[in-house]
Amino acid sequence: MGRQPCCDKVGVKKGPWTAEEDQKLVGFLLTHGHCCWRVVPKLAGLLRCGKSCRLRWTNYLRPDLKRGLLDDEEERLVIDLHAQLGNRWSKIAARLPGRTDNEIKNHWNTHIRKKLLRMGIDPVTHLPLHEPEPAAPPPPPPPQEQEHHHQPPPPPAQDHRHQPRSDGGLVSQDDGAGEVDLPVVQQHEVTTTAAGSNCGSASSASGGSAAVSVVSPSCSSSASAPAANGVEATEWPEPMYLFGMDGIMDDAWDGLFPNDGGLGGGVDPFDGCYPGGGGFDQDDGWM
DNA sequence: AATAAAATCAACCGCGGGGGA
DNA sequence: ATCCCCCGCGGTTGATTTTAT
Repeated sequence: MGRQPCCDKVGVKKGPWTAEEDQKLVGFLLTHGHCCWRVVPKLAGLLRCGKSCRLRWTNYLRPDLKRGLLDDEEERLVIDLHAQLGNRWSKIAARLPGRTDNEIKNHWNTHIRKKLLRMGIDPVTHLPLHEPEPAAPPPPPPPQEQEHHHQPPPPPAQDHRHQPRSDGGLVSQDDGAGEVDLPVVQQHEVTTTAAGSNCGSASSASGGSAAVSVVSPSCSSSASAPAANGVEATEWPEPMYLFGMDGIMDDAWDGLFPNDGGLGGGVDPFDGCYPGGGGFDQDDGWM
């Protein structure tokens, strides 16, 4: 079934967003919300496809985003969750308020992965790397599509089409897996999600409850506990400041999320985009 | 100081799922 | 029951920045 392209490729701008575009998008979303991403760019006067707008919003413009590197706690939580969920970045992100799946995915690939490898831990299975035989890849035998949930390291299923150059280059175990002082995360701490939930109290699966009730206060700690409302504890992303929109935002927010939603009919413009707004999946909830 | 290589991160692509018609 | 549309997800790419030579 040939899918329609998400947008008519012609006349659609691609590449980095400009401040002006950001401003248009934010301005539009704040005043109108998004009924359907497909029409957002048109209505906002942007030469972008809806998908691109959504991505830009969720990954960068969303007001509740926390920017900057993940701190230790967050990192541990990510590792812990990854051990349980595999590459389900959105699920993982859902448990880290203010973080996006893209951000976590990037951080994983650029930082955490390497750390684990240096520690001699397979970032995929979270099990100790069995030294030799670099050639012999992952044993994780049965291709059975396991539904995450408990079961610890479901080899997050190389399920996908092409492994990201399975390590390609990156590591070659090179590193005398020794130096690098990576104090905190001990091997066992990492692998055994169950046991440790490295995050102090945090998370998860003690035993395997499907619902990983993570984000214990201590864990997300510092970082903006999921503020009751989600919003208040966060900082506006730079662009907002740049645009001098914070004022607008304040008002807009009040207008947008009055208890019954100021936008005609209680439509939550940020449904699903933003934690406090009540738009997130219960189970995975931002809560 | 210049150049090359590596690392990082924003953005794109394509697929699958869910829901409505 | 089937088809179609939209959304969201995960993988990948490419531009930019940083670090090493």
